[in-house]
Parts: sequence; structure tokens; C-alpha cells
Amino acid sequence: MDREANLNKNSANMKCQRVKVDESFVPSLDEAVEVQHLLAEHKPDHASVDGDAWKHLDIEDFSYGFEYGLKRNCGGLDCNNAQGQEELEFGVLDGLLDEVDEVDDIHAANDISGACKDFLLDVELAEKISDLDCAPHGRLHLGNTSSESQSPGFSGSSNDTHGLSESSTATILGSECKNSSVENKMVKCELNDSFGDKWDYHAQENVFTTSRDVENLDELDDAKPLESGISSDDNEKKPVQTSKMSTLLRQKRLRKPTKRYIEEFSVPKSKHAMERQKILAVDSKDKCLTIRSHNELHHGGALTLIKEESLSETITQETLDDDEKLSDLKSKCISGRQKISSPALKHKCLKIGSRNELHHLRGFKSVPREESFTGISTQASFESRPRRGRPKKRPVPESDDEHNASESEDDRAKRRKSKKSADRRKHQRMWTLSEVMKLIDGIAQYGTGRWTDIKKLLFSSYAYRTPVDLRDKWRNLLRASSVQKQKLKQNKEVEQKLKHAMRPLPKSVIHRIRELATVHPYPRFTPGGRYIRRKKN
DNA sequence: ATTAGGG
DNA sequence: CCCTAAT
Repeated sequence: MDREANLNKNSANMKCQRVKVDESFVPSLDEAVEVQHLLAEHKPDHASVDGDAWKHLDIEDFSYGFEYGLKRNCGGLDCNNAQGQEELEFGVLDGLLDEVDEVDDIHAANDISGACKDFLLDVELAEKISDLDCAPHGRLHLGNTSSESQSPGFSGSSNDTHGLSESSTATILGSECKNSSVENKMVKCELNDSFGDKWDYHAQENVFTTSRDVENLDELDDAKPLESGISSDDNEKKPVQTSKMSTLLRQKRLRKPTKRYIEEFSVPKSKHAMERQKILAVDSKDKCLTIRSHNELHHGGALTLIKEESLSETITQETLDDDEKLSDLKSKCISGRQKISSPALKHKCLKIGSRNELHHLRGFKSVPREESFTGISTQASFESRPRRGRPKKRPVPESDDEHNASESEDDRAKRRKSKKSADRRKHQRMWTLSEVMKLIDGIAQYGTGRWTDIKKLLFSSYAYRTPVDLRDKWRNLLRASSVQKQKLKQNKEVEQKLKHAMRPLPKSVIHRIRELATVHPYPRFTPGGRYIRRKKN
């Protein structure tokens, strides 16, 4: 009791010091209490049995499970790639994209479950965020038993409990970081996010190094917007959701989702899974959802997006692939949001949009476009790409269960329609490193004008790569290579970091590109200015 | 049908 | 990636 009270107090302090995110929690009595309870419970356990804490969370908070599932999905994608960094990167991004998509789709297909999930996600996020900032600090400062017991657990269970472990850790140590400033918090969040993408190879040690990196990033002008973006976003959304969150959460807690349930979230959901989710969520359906569900849903997506954005923001101009992805990401985000009408969301939207008006617009534009996300996955096997076959989603948007979302019925219908026939941009395959290299080879052989030849000879197996695609890619590569060079000159240090973080386009490749660029200056003009016109065959 | 170029 | 215009 005593301890608990104390904790409460501490927490309160922390909350005050921390950003609004926490404040929002304060008013939510039930929620706060519950959370506090958890805190109290964890504290004692932690030092001795870190594993228990996770378990506890695991069972108690299915939202964590979900969260984790998301993360794992993201990371999992790149995991499967033995290709290399590039693919890793792609995987990450792609994963994110898929995630976004996922959210979107779920939203469409199953508002109830989707809403609940996201809602929980939000809750989880809130908790996590508020706690996160403390984790590293606590560990650093304490260096006592907790750090001891933690380390093994951390790495040991790395496979499955990264997200959880971190959270739990943070929770326990929460009071330790009363001093952590808002900055820290921000930094940490970022850090953690980046972790989410690469759980697989990030060891605990990275916690520190990475944090430093992030801080450094902060110093860059590029990174700044991100910070503000996150904080404000969170702040905005929190208050709005708090009430409903508490409601839903309570309900959810009562139900105590089983592990199985959790698993379902972590695994690409099958139809059955979806259905079950639906069933589970049915009771909470009448409760809230509808409009809210949208908000929640997209909040989840938004958060993800933001993080990605932050990471790649600096890199945006540096490489085309990233560029593409970003644009894709953004457009998706935007298109998904179109239907929403939440102030907070709008804010987010604006934020994102402001960073890239172009893409924003494009996003809208491409939405209605028709798409036949057909046998894309067929070819996928080739380049060991995690690809976005959207394995998770329910395949047919057709059978749209009753329109749960009351207010956006028309919107929804509209969306659905467009979705079916149009929506998803056509195969947006990411380029793997090997593909790029092939392309380069091809260009080296055939020059820049015979894309069909290159396509036929070198990409015959890649049905999804059209000559135009090749050309486009080359164009992008050219741009990228030059940009990279440029940047490198400016701040090589930074560049390195960023590259290391996200853009693995090997130097050698860039070199080749540059060389080829001189030989085949994109348009078919030879260095001498002679126009190379080759009659095909 | 292919390619260049712009969005 | 997608689209259009020009070949």
C-alpha cells in the first residue's frame, strides 16, 4: 500500500514533467489506477524475475501483444531476407507500408475488431511512451540488480519479448527518471521506434549507442520536425481518446484475451482469425467504435507512419527507393485518412502533408486509380523478397460486412468501391539490391536506350519489371547516386549514420552507377553529345 | 510497341 | 509507379 502510494506519487510527478501524453492519463481515473497498479506490481517483481513481468504483460495486456505483433511483422519481413541491408531496409519500409495497409484494410473489412485493436494499440502506446523514456535512463543510472537481471532477460528473450521487455523495464524504472526531460523522452521514443524496425539484430547494447545517434540526429535540422511532430501528435490525440480508451480498455481487460488471441495478432491474420476477432470484439462493438474507430485505427497507422517518416525524412532526397517508399507511405496514409474527420488526425495529416505536398497530392490522385493486385506474389519468390503480397489481409474486399461505421457509410462505400476496382497502386515492388545490380549490368551492356532488351535478357523472370520500370529505376538511381555524393560532401558523418540507419545502397553500386552515368547520360546522348539512336532489332 | 519525359 | 506524347 505504502509503496503503491509512493509510486503513484512518483508517477504523478513524472507525468507532470513529461509531456501531455501522460496528463491525459491522469484524468482517466480508472485507467490511471489500473496502470499504477501494474506499476506497483512490477516493481518488486522486476529485480528478481524480469521474465514474469513480461509474462504478466503478455497475458494482461493483449494490446501489447498486438503492438508487438505489429513490430514483429515489420521486423519479420526483413528477417526473412538473407539478401542484405538493402532488402532489410526495404523490408522494414515495406513492412510499414503493409502495416498501414493492413490498418486500412482492417478498417474496411472489419471495423469492430480493427477499431478495438487499434484502440488498444493506442492505449498501449500511451503507456509505453510514457514509460519508455525511463527505460534507458533507469538502466544507466541504476546499474544495480535490475540491470543485472534485465540484461539476460533482454537478450535471452529477444526473440519474442523485445517489445514487452522494454516496456516492462521501463515501467519498473519509471520513477527513476523523473528528471528525464521532454527531450529525452522524445529521443527515446524515436529510438524505440527505430528499434521496432530492427529488433532482430539490435542488441541491448544498442540501446545506448542508438540513443546517442538519435540525439545526434536531433541536431540535424532534418530531424527536428519529427520530434515536434510526434509530441504534438500525441498530445492532441491523447485527450481526445482518453475517455473512450478507459471504457474500452476496462472492457477488454475483463475479457483477458488469451495468448492464442495474442498470437493471432502477431501472425498474419487469416479469415478465420479475423472472424474470431470479430466475435470477440462484438460485445464492445455497440460500446463505441463507429466514428471513433476510425480515429483509432488511423491513429495507429499514423503513429507508425510518423515514425517511419522521421527516420527517413532525412533520407528522403537521398535515394529514390526511399523516396518512392515514402511517397507510397504517405499517399497511403493520406488516402487512408481521407475518410476520417478527426481534428487530431487532420493535424497529423497536415503535418505529413506539409512535409511533402507533392506526395500528398499524389496520394489522392493514385487512390482512385485502378489496380489489379494480382499475381504479384507469384513472381515474388525470385528475389527472396518479403514483398507486399498482403498476406495478412483478407483477400476480398467484396464481402464488406455491414457498415459498422455509422457516419462514414457513404465514405466507406465509396472507398470500398474504389478499392475494389481501383485503389491499391499497381504492383509497387521494391527494388532489391540484386535487381539493381542486374539493372546496372544490363545498362552497362546495352546502354540506356534498350530497356526492352534489358528487360528481356536480364529480367525475364521478373514479370513485374517492365522496361519502363527499369528505365524509371535507372533514372532514380542516377538521381540517387548524385544526391548521395552530394550529401556525403556536406556532412559525411551524418550521412554515414543515416545511411547506416536506412540506406544501404552500397558504395560500389553507387560507383558503378556514376560510371555508367557518364557513359550513358540518361537521355540517349553520348558524352560527346551524339544522339544514339538504335533501331531495335 | 517502345521510349522519353513529366507527374 | 503511372500517364502522355512522340517515334
